[in-house]
Amino acid sequence: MASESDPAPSNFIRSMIEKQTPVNVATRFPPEPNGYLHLGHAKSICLNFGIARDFDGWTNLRFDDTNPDKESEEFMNAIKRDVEWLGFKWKSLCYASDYFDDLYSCAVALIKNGDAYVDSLSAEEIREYRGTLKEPGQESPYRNRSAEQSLELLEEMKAGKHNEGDHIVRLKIDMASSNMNMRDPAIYRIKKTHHYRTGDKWSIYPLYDYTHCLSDAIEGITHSLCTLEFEDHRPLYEWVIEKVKSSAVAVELGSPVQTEFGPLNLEYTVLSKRKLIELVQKEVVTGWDDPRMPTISGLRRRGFTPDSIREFCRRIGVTKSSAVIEMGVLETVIREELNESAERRMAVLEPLKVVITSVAEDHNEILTLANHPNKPELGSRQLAFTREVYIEQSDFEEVPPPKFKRLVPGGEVRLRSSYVIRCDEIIKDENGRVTEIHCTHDPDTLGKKPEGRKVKGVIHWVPAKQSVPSLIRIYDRLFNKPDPLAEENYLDAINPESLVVMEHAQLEPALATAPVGTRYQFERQGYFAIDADSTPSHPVCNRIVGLRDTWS
RNA sequence: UGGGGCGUGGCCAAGCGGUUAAGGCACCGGGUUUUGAUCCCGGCAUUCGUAGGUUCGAAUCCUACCGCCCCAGCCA
Repeated sequence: MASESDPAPSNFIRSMIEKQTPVNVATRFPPEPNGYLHLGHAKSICLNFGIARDFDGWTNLRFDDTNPDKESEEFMNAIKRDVEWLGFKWKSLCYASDYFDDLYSCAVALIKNGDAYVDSLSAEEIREYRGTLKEPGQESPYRNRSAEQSLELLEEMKAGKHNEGDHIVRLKIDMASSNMNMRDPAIYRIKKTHHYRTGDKWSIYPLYDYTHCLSDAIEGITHSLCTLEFEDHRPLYEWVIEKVKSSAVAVELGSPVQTEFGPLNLEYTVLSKRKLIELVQKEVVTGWDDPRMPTISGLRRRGFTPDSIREFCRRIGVTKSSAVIEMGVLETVIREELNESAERRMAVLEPLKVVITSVAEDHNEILTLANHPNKPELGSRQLAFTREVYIEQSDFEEVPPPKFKRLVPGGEVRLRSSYVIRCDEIIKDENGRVTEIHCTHDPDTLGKKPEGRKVKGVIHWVPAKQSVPSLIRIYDRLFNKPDPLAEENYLDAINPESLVVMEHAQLEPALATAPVGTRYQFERQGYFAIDADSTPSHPVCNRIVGLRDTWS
């Protein structure tokens, strides 16, 4: 597993900054608190914090909270926790809403300068006047009203004297611009919504294009990194800062430069907040932290580590193209880490009883098992070999397929870290279903190969009477299409088997008291994490990822 | 000819006029193995969207074409 010390791979943003040296680097991670963070945010977080760290700069966490309709304290807290969990420390905790007063002063100055005006067209009319992608728009009849009149209206809007939609503040740029963002963009709208931080103080709220650039400039951000869809907004970003700077307002502004990078896409899932919100609201998943969600909280609950997510971000790179990453990359980073660090245990997901007829009823032979095959320093634990054990139903086949290396009638197999057993007899119920298998063990095979023959397979097992009942959740990809959004309705692509619950799993006794959050490799099956739903007598485990499987 | 961006192996991605075109994931062999895991060793682009051009020399420069993505919220 790559460690923290691995250098971040070169990318176009780092190259750009290297050429600017010596340079101050101040970045920000600016989420809107309207949902939980996902892997796409993790990419941005690693980029922003990583670059600042490597160039001796700093990073602010800023909540872009200008739309009170969708934002909440719950989301804000979840975001803070996730950024911290990922291992990053911000210099200042900032809020766009802390700049509302300054932003208002700037708007007044822009109006006085003739760079903004209050429009009284309806939303629908504004849309019509905007023109189309290929045709220029038309100027609003209110565009040339006096600054005094606009100022008076703005004050009334602020004072709550007008209804939502009655008026709006727009920048006076160019209604014929080929860049739609420059066709007199709106910068303030009337919204009489309670804001989770500013309460009912404001009845007008600034919009993104106006707020973001000024927030960056106020905080002294030098490198404003955002995704590709904002490329067209860059001229506006620069326009606003320049106009406000030349307007003599008493607001200190730096000179941030916006640079765009490609967003993250991951196969078999969706990474759009809008869609994730829908999955939660429609209860397609159990919540933002459902282990199938590509959210940071979902991945955390699933059992992913902060290291693995950072390593994922390091591997996918940063370019100007929209990458579609295969799930295999995510699976590999967590496998690599856990292969090194996770202790091994045995767990039988779907038990089949095996009676070792060659040992006595009360046989209780204590075996010592290594916690890790290649790391003796991780110690060992004990496990009893008893007359009755459970093995995996899938590890026995009466009519085995070709190359089957497990237990078959009359065949031998090794019980992992124990003896070689031979299947002598199959017990079935009235429906012909195998309910029990009778075997004999070869007492001369503990810790050594059997004489004169080779045993093809090794299977995991637990002592029946001492094992711990458990519920194990096997997670798979949330969608069964690589690009769910390409479907008519992406919800039709939900994978009905994204969660399979093994209700009768049996764990080896050492797992009875495993602390919540601990990660193990259940041998031959995959990596699992102890879930918070566990109770002292009944552990609940989530499968993080299966082992690489070149057979099935 | 609205504007803006992107095209290097199945998926990412280095590369910035002279390299045998890095690396990772995936895949395919072979070896080790009491996890069909791990580990090890080997293979995997005569070619960089296409076609021309400049040059002693091009993935890197120029031209044209093709393909894909984004933009007409009082969302961010």
